[in-house]
Amino acid sequence: MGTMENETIEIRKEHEEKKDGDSRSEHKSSSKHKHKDKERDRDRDRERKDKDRKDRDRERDKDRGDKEKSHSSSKDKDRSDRDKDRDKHRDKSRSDEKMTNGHSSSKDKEKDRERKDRDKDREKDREREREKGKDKEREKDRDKERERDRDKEREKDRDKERSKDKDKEREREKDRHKDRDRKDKDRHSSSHKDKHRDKDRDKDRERKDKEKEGDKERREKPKDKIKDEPKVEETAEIAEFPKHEETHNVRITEDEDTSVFKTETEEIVDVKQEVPEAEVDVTATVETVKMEETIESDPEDVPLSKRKSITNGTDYDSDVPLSARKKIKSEVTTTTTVKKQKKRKIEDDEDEEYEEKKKKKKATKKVKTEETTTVTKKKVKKEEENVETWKWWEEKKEDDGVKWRTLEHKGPVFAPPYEPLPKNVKFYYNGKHIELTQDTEEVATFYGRMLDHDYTAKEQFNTNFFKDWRKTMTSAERELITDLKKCDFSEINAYFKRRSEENKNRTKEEKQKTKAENEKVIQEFGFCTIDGHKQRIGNFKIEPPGLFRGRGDHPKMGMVKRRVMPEDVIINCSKGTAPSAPAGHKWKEVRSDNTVTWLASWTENVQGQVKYVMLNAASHLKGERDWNKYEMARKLKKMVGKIREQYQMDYKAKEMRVRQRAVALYFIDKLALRAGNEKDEDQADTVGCCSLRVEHISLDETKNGKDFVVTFDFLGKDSIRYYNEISVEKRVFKNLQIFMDNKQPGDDLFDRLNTTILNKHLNEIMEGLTAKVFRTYNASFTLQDQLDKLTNPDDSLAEKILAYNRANRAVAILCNHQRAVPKTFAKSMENLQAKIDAKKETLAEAEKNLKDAKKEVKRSASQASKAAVEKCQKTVERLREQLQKLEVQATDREENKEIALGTSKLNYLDPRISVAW
DNA sequence: ACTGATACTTAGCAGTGAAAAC
DNA sequence: GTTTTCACTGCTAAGTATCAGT
Repeated sequence: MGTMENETIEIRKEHEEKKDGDSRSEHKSSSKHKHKDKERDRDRDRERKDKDRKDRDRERDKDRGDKEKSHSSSKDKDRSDRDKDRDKHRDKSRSDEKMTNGHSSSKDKEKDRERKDRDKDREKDREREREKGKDKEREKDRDKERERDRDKEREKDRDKERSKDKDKEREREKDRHKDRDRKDKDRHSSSHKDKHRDKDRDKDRERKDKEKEGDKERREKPKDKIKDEPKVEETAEIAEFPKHEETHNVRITEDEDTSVFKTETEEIVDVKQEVPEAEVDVTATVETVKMEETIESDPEDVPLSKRKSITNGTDYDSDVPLSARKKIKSEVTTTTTVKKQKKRKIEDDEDEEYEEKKKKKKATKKVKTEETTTVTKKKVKKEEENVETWKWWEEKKEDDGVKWRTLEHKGPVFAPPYEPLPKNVKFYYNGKHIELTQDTEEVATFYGRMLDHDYTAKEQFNTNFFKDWRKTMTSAERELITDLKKCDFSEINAYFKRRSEENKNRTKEEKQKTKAENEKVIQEFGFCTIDGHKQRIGNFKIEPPGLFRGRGDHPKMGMVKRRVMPEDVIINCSKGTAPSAPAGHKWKEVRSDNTVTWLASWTENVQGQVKYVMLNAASHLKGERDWNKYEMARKLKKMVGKIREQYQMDYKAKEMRVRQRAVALYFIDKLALRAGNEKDEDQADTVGCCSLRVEHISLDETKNGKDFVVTFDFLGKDSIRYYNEISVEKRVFKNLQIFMDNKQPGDDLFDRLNTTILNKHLNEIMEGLTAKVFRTYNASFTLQDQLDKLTNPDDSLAEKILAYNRANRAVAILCNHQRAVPKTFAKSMENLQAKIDAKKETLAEAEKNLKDAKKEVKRSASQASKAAVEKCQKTVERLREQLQKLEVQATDREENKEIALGTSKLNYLDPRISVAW
């Protein structure tokens, strides 16, 4: 009875909370978008927000009886609290260095020194890598073998291409060198690292520039070589799967003072990409494509110029009639279809080629393992081919949002049922052994196995967990267990550790066995049949129950994520093909909606979000979308010059919202910021461009020798900190001052802008353009740019790998892809340092020996003593080298510790770029 | 214009297996 | 053979974008 009552109360409470939340967001948005009485509105809104926040805080405090950070507050005190909290959190969960990066100087000096050393070391590094030439040769041989077949076919195209390429290349080269310094500076400074790092970069740059001087000369000569080796491949590869290569042909030249972007588009390169591998006549393709492009861009050109004039006027967003836009749309789609059809032909071999490419990418990375991977890959490939090669690009594409015609699958796999703990694993409360009911125990194990995790040290996590845990308890248990601190999960924790240990120590056969079992499950449930073709499903396993691990300061972290039952799951498939639900259960719903790509969905209980079972990234649906993404980036490349011009004009627009939009667009374009949708209050407080608040930026007329510096400091997606000091155009700076005028730190910087408005605007400039395209575009551009800059055709393979990784890193820095410092980092660093120290010692000893030996020579000048000197000399040299190597390793690791390369590799870097390069 | 719902992409973390180092 | 390192992958949270209903 008690429980019933509790529950009703609970529900009512929730209801009220929800209502509360609704009204809150109403306020928020009303203040955001109605600007007639903006001042008053804002004040009122602020008051309300404050009040809401305070209320909530009070509630929370009561609940928790403890300090808690306030969410987004406009009061300085609150803010500083939050900052403190944030710092605290970060110190724990992320690198200490990161924060100190920006603020502590001693550490930085140290780093400075390290980096200087590193610069020197890099040269050495290269030398060393050259020694690995053997590997390179082996690699070459293999590549040759692979290439030989294709080469014959390409040879024809190549010749034609080459002459064209040369001209282009020459032009490009000129521009490149002209702009490189400026660009370099800009790109680097936009890479959101602190000023100290920038200084280092300057040095680095100086060094690089010097190198480049040399490079230029070298490069000019072996141009033919470029064409002959990597370029050939580039053209060929790119031809059949054109995505990015072109991006690097947009030369963004940025005038340092005014930060004016300019583009010099080189259409021909696009054309080149369209060129299919063999058969098709090159020139013919060139012609057609060019025509297509003019057709394609024409309709966009007209409204753009019109728009430009409108821009300076007033009502602009609504000025372009929907019907007019639709017309454009249809025209564009027709042209693109033509284009696509052409491409489809080209991509005929895409599957194969793609595989090949992947292989190659690996090959460059891992020379030694290449052989094995190739073998396995080939196997995989063969299997796949046996299964099917779906030439989806040859099929007619439905335009009306239909994603499939038939869809069959076996339904998702549910998490295995809970295995109760063995009797000897006990839970203690207040020192006493308590036998928990199964459900309670299950939730206890969720927590118990996380005992070593940072999460369990967080107040929010613990309160949320405990609250939810108590909900699953029986009333008796609830009465007894009232304090989490008195709970002892240590045996549970030890049990799971033991289990994973045992798991690791299994014999090979056992591991093989489980692997085979897993494989079986994948074979059965991991595939679906879509339009008659078998395709891999991405996440066919439904998320198991556990504790919600929100990132950053997520208010819901620690809540219990319920076990999903078939009754929660909606199945989407062709009519009459629904898989049967697990025995004794039934689906929540079976539907047949072919306008969506998901196979099953359920609503998760913590955030109320819908989760989907979708296809694997390699499936055609995903592949096509991915391809479209890069296509959009390519399209943007053509438009970006105009867009830049336009938003630069808009800096001085009369209307505030136009100005805000222009500045926001500038940030998105230049810094690759995310769009910044609005968020609910029950999520971690993070922002993107449009949701930036006044507190997230600071302005300095001059800072570190740069004028008009904007300093960004905010938490972005996944609560990753974004810190960047960047010099902007004067107009942008002045505008920002205006935007910030009369606002509280907690107020929106762009109070008349949101992502919808921005995207609507972008979509008018170019069909399908959204804020995130800029990120893709920027990342691709940077990769190409960096590769161009860093690579030298004469480089050894190892050097090239280094260059590639550096380019990759540049992209990761641009996109602010960070990671927590690996847990083992400190330890492995320590090990390395110990090694370095040991090496130093032996070196010192060897040097001493050398001295002694020299003395000996002076004294006796005997043959033997001379030989001894030589020997000592050699040891010293060798040791020095070794030491240097270790030190380089250390600095490199240090530099890389908080940059996540994987994400950019996965989502922004096209395999073709790597291959082409 | 606002809102909530929906669908899909992007992201970091953790676990794992294999290679490298010892 | 053992330990350490590293890259890969699966998982799932957290974004972006759009749409329909009001």
